[in-house]
Amino acid sequence: MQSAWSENMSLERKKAIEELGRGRELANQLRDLLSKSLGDEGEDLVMKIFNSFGNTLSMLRNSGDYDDEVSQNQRNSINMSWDGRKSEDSEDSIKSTSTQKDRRGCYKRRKCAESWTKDTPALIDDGHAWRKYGQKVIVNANHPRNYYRCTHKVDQGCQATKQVQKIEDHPPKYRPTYYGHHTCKNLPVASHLILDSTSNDSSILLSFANNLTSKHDNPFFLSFPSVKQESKEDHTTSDITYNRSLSSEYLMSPELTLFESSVQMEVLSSDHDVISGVVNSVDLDDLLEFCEVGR
DNA sequence: TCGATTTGACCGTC
DNA sequence: GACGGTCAAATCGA
Repeated sequence: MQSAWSENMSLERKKAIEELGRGRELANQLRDLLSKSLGDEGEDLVMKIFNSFGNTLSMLRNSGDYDDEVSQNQRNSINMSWDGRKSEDSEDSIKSTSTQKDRRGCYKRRKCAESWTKDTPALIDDGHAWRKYGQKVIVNANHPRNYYRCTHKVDQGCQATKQVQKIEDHPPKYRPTYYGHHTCKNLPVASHLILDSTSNDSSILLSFANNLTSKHDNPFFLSFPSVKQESKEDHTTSDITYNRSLSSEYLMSPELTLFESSVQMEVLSSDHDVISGVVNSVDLDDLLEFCEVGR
């Protein structure tokens, strides 16, 4: 059942990738035409369209990684490190219940933990609900490291955890490290995910419109959980930049693979061009290559 | 009252 | 023994 489902998803994704690849090629042709008649302005516009296709293709590509067990090398190639960690927390929970009280700190160090990191200029909301469970001063680090686990660890046994280390003050720079996958079934939220509502100027609105299915029916939206604050630290998401690994994790959950070929993605921001932030980090050669594979 | 955060203690790894 | 990751009691806040 699961394999049939993922096979379906794989076909859908291939179709979507084909369509997007075609659209990107057409945009490329359009760019040539417009650059002659409209100059830079026209070229910029088409480049945005071009980048939008690239970004969506990138997300599809990364979402495929979760479906396919052949993703190890691809993950490495997109700046994620996966080390193959078995669930240690579950072991610990068994231990703690069997050996009674005061087994605090009974754990195994994450030497071979499956993890991925991405430096960010601000603490950004990744759409998951995290609960802080610890803070530790780290030697040779100017700031303490914060430890978070998934809010649904208790009720759903979700083993995802993350650590956030502030590595620079000016400009502020954070290094979140993610461990494990979210196995929790997140609650649905509105189709518009607002990142950082604290600042009008910097608020970023992601809007996904699909003309085949309603927003509420789309598994994409159902995959987003309710968003909670991560901590009381400075949460000014004024300059969000995602790279490929980050965007795949933040925007695409493992179960998030169904993209209709006609899906449209709009990124609305008053001051910031998020799309460009994403696409700048995407190697278009990779995308071209990927399109060829998808054919 | 209940859920989230803080913080000291505990324990495994290096 | 130092360090890092986690636990859980105490505390906070909505």
